Amino acid sequence: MRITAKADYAVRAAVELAAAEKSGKPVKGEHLAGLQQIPQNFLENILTELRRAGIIRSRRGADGGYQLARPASEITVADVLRAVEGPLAAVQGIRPDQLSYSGAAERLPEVWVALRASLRDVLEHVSLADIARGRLPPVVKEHTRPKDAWRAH
Amino acid sequence: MRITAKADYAVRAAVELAAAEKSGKPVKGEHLAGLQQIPQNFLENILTELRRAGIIRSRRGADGGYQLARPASEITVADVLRAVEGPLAAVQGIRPDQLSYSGAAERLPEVWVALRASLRDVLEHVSLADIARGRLPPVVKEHTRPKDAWRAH
DNA sequence: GCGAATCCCAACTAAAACAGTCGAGAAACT
DNA sequence: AGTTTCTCGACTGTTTTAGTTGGGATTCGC
Repeated sequence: MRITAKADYAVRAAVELAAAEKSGKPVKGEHLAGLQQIPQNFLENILTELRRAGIIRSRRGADGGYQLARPASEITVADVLRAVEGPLAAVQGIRPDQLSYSGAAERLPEVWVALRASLRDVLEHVSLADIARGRLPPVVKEHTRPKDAWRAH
Repeated sequence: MRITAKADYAVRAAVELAAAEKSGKPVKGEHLAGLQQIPQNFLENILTELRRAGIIRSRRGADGGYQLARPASEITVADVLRAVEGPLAAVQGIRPDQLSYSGAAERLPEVWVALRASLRDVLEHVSLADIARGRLPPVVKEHTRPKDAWRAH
């Protein structure tokens, strides 16, 4: 259950692009790397994946750079994560809806499916625009409200 | 965001122990491995971790085996997962409450914290007894109800 | 107290995933 | 033409995953 560096970088870069959206100008890879302290070469690999997934666009040459392909309010964190990692939740690389167990664990897949659904519940309701402008949706507020949400677990 | 084989095996084995709870007799490693089709040696490593975490007990010798250390209804899936993997959600191995970003991604940690909270919401409310007896709690039902919860994502 | 059954433990290994780096090349703009 | 910037594939070192192996320590029945 870990979020990889790649996934984290992808979201952070995408959020910076969301913040730059209103300028209408593309942001250079080097600048983006500097803003979020991400190794540039690695970041450009990631940006290529985001482009291939249709999340961002790129332009070469002087005045080139990267920008979002759609409005930031219409791109969710889930979209970005799925672009760079595979499906949101998988058991040994298999999607939870495709596995079947026998014996006492027969109902376990339902738990994994519920787990995935609860991930989606958060990730599909937070857009890049939400993060960039610092207005997180209710689903996040609800889950960060209880005081122990921030303690060690 | 993947569930490892180890985590999956740990839960499946624990659920089998939950199912064997009423018999009062310990279950042998070999039998447990057979029930859930798990490589026996690997499973015994995992069971040792569960024992060290205080989730199961073991006895050696003829008539030995493994059994739950507490009632199955008081052990959650989250307990088992935390015993074999670390914290439920981490960004590059760091707990989400400990990281800080600058720039446009400043509020991103809140999203990761919300994500973790939503995982806990499911995993801490499903006990081994729930799975073994096939009666999943409302939090699972709610998340598996929408028809698209079972489709590809 | 002997022997068989069973768990205990550390060390080892192969393969995959992760986290990058590197260099030549292809567009775009001046 | 020349500079800037993205593009693409290949390469590398480290860590994690998913196991295996083998000897040792307990427990039980006899």
